[in-house]
Amino acid sequence: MTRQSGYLLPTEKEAPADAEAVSHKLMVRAGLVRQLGAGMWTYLPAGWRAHRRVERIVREEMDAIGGQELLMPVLQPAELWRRTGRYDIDELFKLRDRRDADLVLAMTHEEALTYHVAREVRSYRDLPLILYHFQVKERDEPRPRAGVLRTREFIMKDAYSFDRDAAGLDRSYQLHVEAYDRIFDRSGLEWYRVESDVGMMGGVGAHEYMAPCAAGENEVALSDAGYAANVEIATGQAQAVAGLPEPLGAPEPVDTPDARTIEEVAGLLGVPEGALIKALPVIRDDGRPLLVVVRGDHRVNEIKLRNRLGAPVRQATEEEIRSVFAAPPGFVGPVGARVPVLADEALRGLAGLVAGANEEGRHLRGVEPGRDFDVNWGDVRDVAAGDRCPNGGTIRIEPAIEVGNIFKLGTRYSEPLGARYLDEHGSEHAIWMGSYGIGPARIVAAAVEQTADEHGIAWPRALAPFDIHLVTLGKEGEEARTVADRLYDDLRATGLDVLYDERSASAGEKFADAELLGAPLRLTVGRKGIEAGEVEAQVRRGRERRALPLDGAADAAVELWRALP
RNA sequence: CGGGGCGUGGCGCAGUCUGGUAGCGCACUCGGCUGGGGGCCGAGCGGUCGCUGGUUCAAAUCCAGUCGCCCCGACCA
Repeated sequence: MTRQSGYLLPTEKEAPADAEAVSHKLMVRAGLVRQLGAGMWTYLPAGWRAHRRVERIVREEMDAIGGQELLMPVLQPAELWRRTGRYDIDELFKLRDRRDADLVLAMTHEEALTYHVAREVRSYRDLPLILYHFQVKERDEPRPRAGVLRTREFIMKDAYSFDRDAAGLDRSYQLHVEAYDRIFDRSGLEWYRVESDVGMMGGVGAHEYMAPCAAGENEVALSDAGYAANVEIATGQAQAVAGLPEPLGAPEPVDTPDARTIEEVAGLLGVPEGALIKALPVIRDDGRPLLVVVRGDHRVNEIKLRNRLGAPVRQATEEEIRSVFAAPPGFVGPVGARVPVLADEALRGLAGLVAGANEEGRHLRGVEPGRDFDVNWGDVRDVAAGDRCPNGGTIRIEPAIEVGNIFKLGTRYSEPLGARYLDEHGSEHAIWMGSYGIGPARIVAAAVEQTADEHGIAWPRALAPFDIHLVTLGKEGEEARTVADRLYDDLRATGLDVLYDERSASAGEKFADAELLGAPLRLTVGRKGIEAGEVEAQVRRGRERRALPLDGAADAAVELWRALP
């Protein structure tokens, strides 16, 4: 029974003043969610319906690859997290119970499940396994934002695979790739599976599923040649610099008083920014200094840099630049540098460049990497739109929201938690693991972002809180009401989820609310239609209307609904 | 963590500079009209002005502290 007069669906004409993202505004306005605090959101009945529709798709596809659903606690002993070295993560909520025991609120469940598997799995005969659950995650986010897109508490479907070896993990991983592809197809989202950084999850490979939308926090590099990667790790061949200065036989000093930034120096010397060498003084994990240089129009990519070096780095302080790098900030350059130089590949083969002279108010021109300074090479820059992708296509960059991720963990968690098994020869091995997450709330929000128009949400059929929004314009006792009542019963008998708007509101109000909430199909029963022997159907996407015969309206509506995206 | 902004009825806002009985629109309630695109008329309900303290005859307004929320950046296992 979903009669709107008694259903908690508090729609608003105006969005909260502090809402920025489209999904944030619309999900609040449509009465799907309400905020309880920073990064804390309540799902109202209609919003929860959409969430559960995602869950259902995910559950079906996880079960289809042999996943077994279970449930683990959010509240966990700190000890587990100490063992895997993750207790010190800032985002991990920590608390104490009345006996002063250290506890955490889980932000993910590798520790808990690996703990159990370590105890229950002893033999190669017990493997492989895919286990998953839908559970609340708690993360002490530095900055929750954009409604339900980045929250401190959210539900995640997290799955974990356990295999005998790397080959088994590859198989489990591939199963998840296929399941996830189906999940996002069925959800009706536009999505990309992109190569991603493994981060501190450790392990040997990772992909993210990205749904492009304006509110996205990530950037993905895409090309028509099928390339898709998070810009965090994307690689490409740089575009050539137009208007490079003539090469010189040797570097030549040039006065550049007060010109410290790339823009200032390029402007002063009348050369393109790409003719400059941008120098980033950094300090490695072990305290060793390093000068990273990229082309002036490029940006250093800290993740690629970290991966190239095998350890994180931080920017040097001004004081360190003066003392360790022996150069005034703003005029640091690789020629004559006292520290090792790591140069980005895009600088290879270039000549006639401009670099800091390590002297106040002075740069060098005619600089040539390799000739004028020793280098180690590495791909350590952000790709830029227009670069050539590894498949030969042209890269474009789009904002996107991460709706799922899959990681090959290897033995990152099984080793510290002692998850081992005996093989058929009686020798012991660590279990090979993978972990696979999906955020249903993000799928919901991404669908809103991707489908919304100026009237509201236009759900993909698979995620809509209601399949059909039936609107009657008749009051109690009028024919338009009794006919609509009958149609409501007929529609429900087909098994579809129908929201029946029998409120005593004006037609305009009901239509506006229906388009805001965004069910794929709206049916309107009014006096005019009845006189013509018709029910009006409006397809939400495109808002096109057509007449259905009053007789057999339910069947006609279902048929129409089935053809919708 | 750095920068910026905001807390006044359910929502959106004015009032704060220059202290003097708290207002507007929407929503809500009641009555009437209207009845295919957020309609009209009338009458109402609803606010410790985030909180605490201070200054003052008097504080939404000035001062101090504190809590909360948003945006940009950093971060995001």
